[in-house]
Amino acid sequence: MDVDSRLLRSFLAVAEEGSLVRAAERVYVSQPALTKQIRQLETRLGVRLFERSRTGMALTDAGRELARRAPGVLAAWDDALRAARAAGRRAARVLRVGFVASAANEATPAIVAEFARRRPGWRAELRQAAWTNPSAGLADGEVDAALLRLPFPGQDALRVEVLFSEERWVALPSAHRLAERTEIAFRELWDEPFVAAPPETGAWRDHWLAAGEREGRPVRIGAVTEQPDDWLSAIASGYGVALAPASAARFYARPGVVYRPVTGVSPTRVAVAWAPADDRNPVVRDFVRCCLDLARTT
Amino acid sequence: MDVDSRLLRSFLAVAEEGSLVRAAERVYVSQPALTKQIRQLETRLGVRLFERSRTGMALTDAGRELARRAPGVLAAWDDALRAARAAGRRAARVLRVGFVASAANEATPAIVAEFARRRPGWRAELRQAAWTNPSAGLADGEVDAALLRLPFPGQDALRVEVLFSEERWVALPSAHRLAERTEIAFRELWDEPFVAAPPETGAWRDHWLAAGEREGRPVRIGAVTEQPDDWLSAIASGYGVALAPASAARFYARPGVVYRPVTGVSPTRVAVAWAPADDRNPVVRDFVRCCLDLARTT
DNA sequence: CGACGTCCATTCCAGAAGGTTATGGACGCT
DNA sequence: AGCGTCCATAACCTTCTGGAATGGACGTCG
Repeated sequence: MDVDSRLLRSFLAVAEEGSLVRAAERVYVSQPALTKQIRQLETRLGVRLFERSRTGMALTDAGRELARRAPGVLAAWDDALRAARAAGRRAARVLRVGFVASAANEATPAIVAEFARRRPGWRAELRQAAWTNPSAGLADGEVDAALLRLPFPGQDALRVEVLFSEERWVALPSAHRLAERTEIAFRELWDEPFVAAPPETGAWRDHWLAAGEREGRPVRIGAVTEQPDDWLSAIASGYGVALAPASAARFYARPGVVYRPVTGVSPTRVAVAWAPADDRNPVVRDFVRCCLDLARTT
Repeated sequence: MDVDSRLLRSFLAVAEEGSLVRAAERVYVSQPALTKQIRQLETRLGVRLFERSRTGMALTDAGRELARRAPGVLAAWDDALRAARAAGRRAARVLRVGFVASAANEATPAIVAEFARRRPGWRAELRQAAWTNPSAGLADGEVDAALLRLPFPGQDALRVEVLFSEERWVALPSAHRLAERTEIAFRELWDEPFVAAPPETGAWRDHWLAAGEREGRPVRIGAVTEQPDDWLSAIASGYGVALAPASAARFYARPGVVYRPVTGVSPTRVAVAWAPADDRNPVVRDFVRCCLDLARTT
């Protein structure tokens, strides 16, 4: 009996949400698509998995049984795929490193160079991740290590070593009333609309909105963007302002956007992260060591 | 990362056979389809799983890793689906019983009636299985119990209780030279072409060809059939003869086919079988008990 | 009590995916 | 040199799958 793992994931989402509509947006498909998927699963199993009602979808006995076992199956599944991928990279002598835009900035090339020196024959492959994937692919085994900014969702399940701290500045439209100032107090930005990351990035989004440093003032969202380019455009177009690491002034310069130092907001930390399964992996350890060594010297 | 379990099964087939062409016929698809499936799996994983050569497909390190884990994953998968199905049947108070054509014959209705008496509110649902599925669906959890003839492939992984024995007769075209005889020695049939079950039914096929009781004489195959209807037609059309349980004379009577007793060949045994996982399942136990009780009284 | 909101189901359509047959190229075997 | 065995590719067709719009049932709220 062949079943796509997608069906199982959809099933789990519906089981947990108790509703097609909510599950649909959680797994990013339309509600009719989910209706079809669930029905297909039921047809293949020859068993009704949910009781439908206008109040939602309730698991039947059979559904409960499946819901109990499905997570383990999916985990075993992902593990097997992850292991295969890792074996492939080991054979090809490739270390895959994920990073969210603006993570290590100028340090990155140096780290890669140092790694190449320490592990001749190996190659570090860099993969930029979208903001919606704040672990940069570590969580799903897409990469072996990642350079990213703390905090990020899923952080607790990973190993993390902080490399350095960096001040947070603010990116403003150049026509902004504060654009001429050489320094800005964060308090002055409380009521500004902000350009934010998508909501599913959780703590990471809040960090860049400095949600915890507003003394309770609510955040005004002016725009939501998923990538550096959109982010810059949104700011340049005046949809809002945004906090950014100081180095963004160099790496994300663009006409219409100016960066200014901000006081009264904590710095941001850049870290290297890896999966606990790789604690003993000498290549990953070497890479982490490169990061730490270079962070110390800069 | 979503992957259809079919991809994993195909992958395993190729890994075990070491060849696309052979694996293709094992999983009943064309060779190009398999080529595509394997490539798709490799693309999704971002890892090469096989080294291709004109001599076949050899696993890479990554492929070996996946091949090592895949069987467990698939087993967990099937288990979960099986459990869900079973829960559904429990809730609906349905016991699903598989049987291969001609298994229990006249005993079947009595068994079902007796089960209905002993388990009021429950219903036994009968499903006839093709000869190519000699465990009648037990092996893949399609049914909770099965009535079948020993021996059958996969028998060792299941619980089996013999119900009764029955003589094997021979089914002949009515125009056959031996059709007028009242009794036939098996030896006289050694050189006859036989109508056989498909090769993948293994021991079951051999049993009905009495391959072990020919003192080494090879079997001549006159036709291969998958269902009782085809089987009767093949015999009536003179493609060959075939051994059959004595009761087939009553249950599969057809113009052009005659049944005659055969000496010198062992009897066939009918059994009830169930999965070890159901050893403690009271409904399955009751059903087995019904079978045994009725077998004893007849 | 009627308008509205919330569910899930259905319909229709377009695009993607997957299969089959036929064919090609490489290479060993006879 | 011709043939058989493999895997890869091409062309074609069918099926599957997802999205948008819509419908029906039933609460809720003004």
